[in-house]
Amino acid sequence: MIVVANNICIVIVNSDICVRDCGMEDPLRTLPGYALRRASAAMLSDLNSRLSHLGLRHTDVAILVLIEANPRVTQSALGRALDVDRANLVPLVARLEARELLDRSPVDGRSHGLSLSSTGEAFMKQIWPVIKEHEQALITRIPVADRRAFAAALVALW
Amino acid sequence: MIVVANNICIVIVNSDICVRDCGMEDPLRTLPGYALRRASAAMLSDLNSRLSHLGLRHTDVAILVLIEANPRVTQSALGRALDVDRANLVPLVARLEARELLDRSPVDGRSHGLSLSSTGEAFMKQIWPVIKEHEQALITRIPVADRRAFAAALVALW
DNA sequence: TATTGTTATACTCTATAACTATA
DNA sequence: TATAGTTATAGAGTATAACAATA
Repeated sequence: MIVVANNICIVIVNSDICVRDCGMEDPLRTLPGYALRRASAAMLSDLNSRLSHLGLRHTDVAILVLIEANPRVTQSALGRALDVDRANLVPLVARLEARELLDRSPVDGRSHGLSLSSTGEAFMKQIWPVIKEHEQALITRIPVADRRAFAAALVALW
Repeated sequence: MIVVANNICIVIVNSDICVRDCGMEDPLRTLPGYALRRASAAMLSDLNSRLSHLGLRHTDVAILVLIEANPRVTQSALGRALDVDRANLVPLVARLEARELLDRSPVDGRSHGLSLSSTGEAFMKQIWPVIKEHEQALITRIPVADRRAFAAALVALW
């Protein structure tokens, strides 16, 4: 973004360059950290909208994707991969299990391995297209020349 | 990030290239949208840590920065600039006012203009260095060659 | 002793609806 | 009729502490 005058900025929206009046003096627009937050919030909101008709949210999808790729993964391992405390994972997993998308099978005396049920596996066929559409919409907004660097920068921060 | 083998990725951390085992098969690492979320969460957590000794959080700082740049801004205008519903702004502003960082002055019969109190202005001298350190830490993590494109991409998504 | 799953709790943030007063 | 501030509420996400069972 380029700040042209006090309140006027040039922004890129859907590959179009447009001028936007942010309504006030906005020093936050000069801070990459704040831009990161707003970009993330905007994309999260986009993903949640796209998922709403499936009765899911972005957190559910992250869990399901990881379980799909790692059958019989334990809840603790899941939490570590997602950077979600295992205590906070309990209600999320329980809800997916209540919807019969997950199966639990004992790994040892204290852990259960989580896998997709057949319902869950079938459901992933509806979920993946939504994820792909969301990611595609995200990528499409970014100028082609900037995409590689964008991905590299995100990983560096992650 | 480059996925080398099943669980092994090459990541850039503090300008160093290192190999990391993500502990499991992780398709989420191939999704820029998920990387955006994790990068944002990591940076938000960094900023909150840096602010904790001031008894502030990132939301408080965004509000204070905007008010500093726009004395006598109304709460509604603030909400629009921050993309926070004006209803949700009430407790945030009230808390800052209770700490005597803000002054309210009537604009018309229904709106109050928000400004920094003298205490608030003095406090900004402690806050800005923290913001700058956080932003600097963020920028420093990103390879120099990728920084411009990163900023452009964020604005395109915002 | 350390780890897993769990319960409980508290706080932050977001999303809505509705009400009053004012423009 | 639209806007500003407010109240209330519900849900999502995050952060801790603690406990029982198991490794």
